[in-house]
Amino acid sequence: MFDPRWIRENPDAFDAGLVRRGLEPLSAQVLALDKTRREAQTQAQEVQSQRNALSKQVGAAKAKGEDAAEIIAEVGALKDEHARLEEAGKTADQALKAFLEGLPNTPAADVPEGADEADNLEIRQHGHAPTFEFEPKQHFEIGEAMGRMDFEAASRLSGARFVVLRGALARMERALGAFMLDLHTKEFGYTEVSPPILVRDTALYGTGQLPKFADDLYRTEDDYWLIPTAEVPLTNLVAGSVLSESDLPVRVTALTPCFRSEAGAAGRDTRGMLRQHQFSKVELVSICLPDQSDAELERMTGCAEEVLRRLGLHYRVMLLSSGDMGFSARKTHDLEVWLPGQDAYREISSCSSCGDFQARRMDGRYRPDGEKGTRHLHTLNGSGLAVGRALIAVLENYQNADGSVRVPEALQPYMDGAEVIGGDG
RNA sequence: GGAGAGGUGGCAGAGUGGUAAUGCAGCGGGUUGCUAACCCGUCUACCCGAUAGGGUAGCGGGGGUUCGAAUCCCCCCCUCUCCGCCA
Repeated sequence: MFDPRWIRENPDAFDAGLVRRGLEPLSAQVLALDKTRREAQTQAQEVQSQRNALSKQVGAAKAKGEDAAEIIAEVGALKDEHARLEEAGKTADQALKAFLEGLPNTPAADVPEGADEADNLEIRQHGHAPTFEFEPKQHFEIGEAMGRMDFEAASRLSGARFVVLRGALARMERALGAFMLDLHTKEFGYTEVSPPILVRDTALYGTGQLPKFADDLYRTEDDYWLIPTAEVPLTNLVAGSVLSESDLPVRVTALTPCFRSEAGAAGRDTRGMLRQHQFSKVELVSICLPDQSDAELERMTGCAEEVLRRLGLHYRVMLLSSGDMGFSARKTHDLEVWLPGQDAYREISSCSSCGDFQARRMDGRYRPDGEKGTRHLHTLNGSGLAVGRALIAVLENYQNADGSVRVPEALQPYMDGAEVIGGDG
C-alpha cells in the first residue's frame, strides 16, 4: 500500500515503478483524488471548528439560565453543511484507498527489468547436478513404485492435487520439517511459532492477498480463510503495534500446512505432488528497521540456501525480474532446486523484501530512538523451505537404480538413523 | 450453543449528557556539590501553514439521537466467568 504523501512528493518515482510492473502511470489520478479528499477534509474541519465553538456557547448560556434557541438554530445549519463535506471527504478517501490497495509494490532499484520469468537473473549456483548410471525417474514414479505415495487414495478422499504419503515418505516429510525448524531456530536465531492457520480478512489484507487475490484462497463457511502461507499469520503478528528499536529485528519461523486453490494453474504440473492444494512449508519472517531490510533479505536467502546445502542438493539463486515478482514484494530471490527426474530447476523457495508495503497495510510501526512519532516497519518473508518440494528433490536426487532412495545425512537423525528407504520402509 | 460481566493513554484507574480526573512508570528540560525530592513538558493520525504555529479526530469498531456523546440507542468485534458440548 502506497503512502499518498509519498506519491505527492515523488509522482515520477511512483509512475516509474508502475511502468516497471507493466502498468500505466497513475500518479495524475491519485493526485486528483488526493486533492479532492484534502479539500473536503479541510473545509469539513473548519465547519466543525465553528460548530464546536457554538455548542460551547449553548452550554454556557444554559448554565446561566439564558435562552439558547438562536444559537441552536445557527448550529443546525452548520450541521448539514458539515455532514455534506464530511461525506464528500469520506467518499474521496475511500476511492483513493480502493485505488491504492490494488497497486503492487514498487520494484527496488536493482531489480532487473522484465516481463516474466524469462527475464529473471541467475545470481549464483551451488553444487552440481548428480549423474546417474540409469535414467532418473520422477518423484511420483519413485514414490508410487515404493507404494508410499498414493494419488488414487487422495483422489478418492479429496480429488485432484492431493496426495497420501505413507510409511517412510510420511516420516521423511516430518523429518524434513523438523530438520528445517531446528536449523532456523538453533543456528539462525528464529523463534518457532505455532500460529492459527485460519485467519480473518484483515490478516490477508495486511499481507496483500486481499482484496485482489481472493480466488487463490479457500474460505470457510463462517468466513475464515485457510492460509496460503504462514507468511500471513507470522507477518501479521506485528499488525497494529508500535515496537521499539530494541525489539528489532523480529525473526520468526513456523511449519504449517498451506492451502491454495491454484485457480490460475489449471492443467499445469498435474502429475505428482509438485503443485498441490495442500502442502506444508517452513516459513521465515523477519520484521526489521528500514535500513536493515536489504541486508536481511541476503541473510534470509542464506538461511534458506543452507537447508539445501545441508541436504546436499544442487540449486541456483534467481533474482526475479520486475514482471515476475509477487504483489507485495519490492525484491525477490527464488531458490530453484535441481530435479533430475524432471531434468529441470524448480522453485523451492521464494524470499522477498516487502519494504513498508505490508507494514503500511497492517499498520505495523516502530518508534525510532530519540525521535518523536513513529515509522512503518519493513517486512520480509521466505520459504525455508517448501517441505513437499524438498521431499520431491530428495527423492529424485538420491534415487538408486533399484528404486530405493538414500537418506541425506542431515535427515538421518530424524529418521532413526535410516540410510536408505525402499519399498519395505 | 445458553446465561452473565467487561473493553478508557505504556500501566493502574475515575468519569451516566457540557467537550477525558488522578496515580505510577518511561523520556526530555529546569532547579541542584552529587543523588533524591521538587517543578515544567511529554499520546497518535490527519488537515492548513515556508516557519512559528493553528485546527480536526480518536475512550474496542461502525452507525444513530442531540446544539453538544466516553456517557443514551442500534449493529459488530474482542476478552473473561458459569453451564452445555468437546480434542
